Amino acid sequence: MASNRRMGPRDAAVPTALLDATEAVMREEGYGAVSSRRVAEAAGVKQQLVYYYFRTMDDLLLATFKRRTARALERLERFAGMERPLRAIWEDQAARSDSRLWFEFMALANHHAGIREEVARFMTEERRAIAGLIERQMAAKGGRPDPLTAGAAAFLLHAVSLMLGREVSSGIDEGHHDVRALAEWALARFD
Amino acid sequence: MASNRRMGPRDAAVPTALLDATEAVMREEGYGAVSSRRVAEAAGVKQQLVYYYFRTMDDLLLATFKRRTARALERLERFAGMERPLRAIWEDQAARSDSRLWFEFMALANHHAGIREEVARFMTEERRAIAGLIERQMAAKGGRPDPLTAGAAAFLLHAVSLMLGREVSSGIDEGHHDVRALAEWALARFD
DNA sequence: GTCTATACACCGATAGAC
DNA sequence: GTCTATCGGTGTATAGAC
Repeated sequence: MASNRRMGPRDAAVPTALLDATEAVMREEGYGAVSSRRVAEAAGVKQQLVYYYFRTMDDLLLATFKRRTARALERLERFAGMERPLRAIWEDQAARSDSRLWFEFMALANHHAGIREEVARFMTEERRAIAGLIERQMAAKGGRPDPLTAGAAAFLLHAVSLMLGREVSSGIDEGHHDVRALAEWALARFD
Repeated sequence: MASNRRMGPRDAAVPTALLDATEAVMREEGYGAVSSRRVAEAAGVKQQLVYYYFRTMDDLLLATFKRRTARALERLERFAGMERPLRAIWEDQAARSDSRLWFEFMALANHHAGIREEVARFMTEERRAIAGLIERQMAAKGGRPDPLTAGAAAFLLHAVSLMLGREVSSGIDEGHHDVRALAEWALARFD
């Protein structure tokens, strides 16, 4: 079943435009609106080119998601080399309000095996890396309450930043002031 | 533009079956698969009845979501009367692994104004109620770290339980043991 | 309240010319 | 690599009989 399509360099203009267009349509209209015709229109190319560069729509969706996870891991690696990596990560996730797009992919993962596997692979790798950073800072500073381990803190960093972003984009702000103050307090202990 | 449809009692057999079928299709195939044909088939009725009882597909989706939020608030009210309300709420959200369905609605909210408004209304009400419960228990027990206010704790309860459920259903478990232990520790302080 | 019939748009995907 | 043409299927929604 192997395909010999996708012949050009994968960073050529058309496939890149298709990946960008897929993200744009997903963000603005939802994953349900991602069709070959709609994406091609947004990219300014003909519909059939979608099938030339990506064998199926499922492949296009997966390629779009993998590009995002690869970029996220690159950013994480850059942050890890900074002097205040946790603050950098927190502010990065708060600033990039991609939470809407993330929720589309999370919903998509419920029904798309390839995306679900990539979510698991990415999340596990990212969480381990962040827990490692926290562990390192905890060892240097010491004196934290026992039940808040590095693993738990890494989970919280992810859950809270994602949820905050989503609620803000839905017009919810109940408790946000308190939770931001809590995050600030936690981060300050590492600076 | 007012419609005089939806004539029968709104708890009649067919509309209820349609709401149940909508949830089932969403859960198993995603919001993108919710079509009048697919839902009617799952409910065992003709496609056109969807439009008789719910004017449009958007109306059906909104009605399905509102039934869920109404039930969630009823459950919350019952828990509030118990002796250990926070533990009851936590265990309820952990047990009902509806997180997949919730994520479908959250993604849907990005592109459906009615659902977005209902999400904001529901979340604000639920969070205030839970923060009130926490505040009451804090006043009775005292002695918590200052930055963890009732509002922040209510946010965390929601964010953590939802995220945990979602990750479990995606095969992720990195850091879960730690975060469950943390939750147990936090809840034990109120028992 | 439920039925048959039907309108018209859009869907994924392929064939084959250039 | 990009084009034209096209297949069969599914989508929302409505009209009108019973």
